[in-house]
Amino acid sequence: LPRELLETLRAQLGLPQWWQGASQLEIVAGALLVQRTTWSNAARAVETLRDRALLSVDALAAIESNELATLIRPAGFYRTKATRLKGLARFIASHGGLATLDTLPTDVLRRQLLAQPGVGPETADVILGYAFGRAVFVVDAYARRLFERLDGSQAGLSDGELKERIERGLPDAESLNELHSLIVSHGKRYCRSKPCCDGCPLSDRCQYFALEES
DNA sequence: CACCAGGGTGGTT
DNA sequence: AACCACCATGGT
Repeated sequence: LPRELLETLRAQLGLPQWWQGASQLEIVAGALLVQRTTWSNAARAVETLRDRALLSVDALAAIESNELATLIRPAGFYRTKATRLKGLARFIASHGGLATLDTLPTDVLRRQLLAQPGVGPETADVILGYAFGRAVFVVDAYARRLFERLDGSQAGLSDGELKERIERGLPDAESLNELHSLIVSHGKRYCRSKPCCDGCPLSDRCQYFALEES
């Protein structure tokens, strides 16, 4: 199913344009800043960091948390995110930089990332998939909503089970990356209610299409 | 004005 | 293990 779904989304939506040309560290910072926020708000914070030449591990590890907080304010939860972003930079620095971390196997690196405050399963997988190019599928709110609406056995799976199933059916990093970025970059087009909306791109396969309101 | 957005954390039942 | 409140801004 994952391969087929990728083909369907690719045909309907075309190539996603998401995080193109961003540096490794910019992706790491973006993954943290976008938590529970719109990408447009997170992007403002990222651009500010870029303009101030703060998108280096050493600069982020050294900046005062209060100052960092004011700079990333548009991303929301800015005090929390500031201390966590600085902590993440200090973690990277203490391990000799991103290139050194990249020598670790994916499962080990994932555990290391999850041990950092503010890095949960989704953020860890975004970092693994987009900053380190690992073969990982990111289960986020859009993916969860989409798979809930596809008929078949996916309904009721835990995040971990869904992630494993997708990764088993689509083992290469390129495809997993493309599938997830297609899902999120067009996620707002998918219906959120019963019955499914008329414009739903997957209306022919959506479980909730043509349901009566309950 | 109310509700939402690509989460994570710590506490309570 | 399943809830809950909290963190906070910007858009509709």
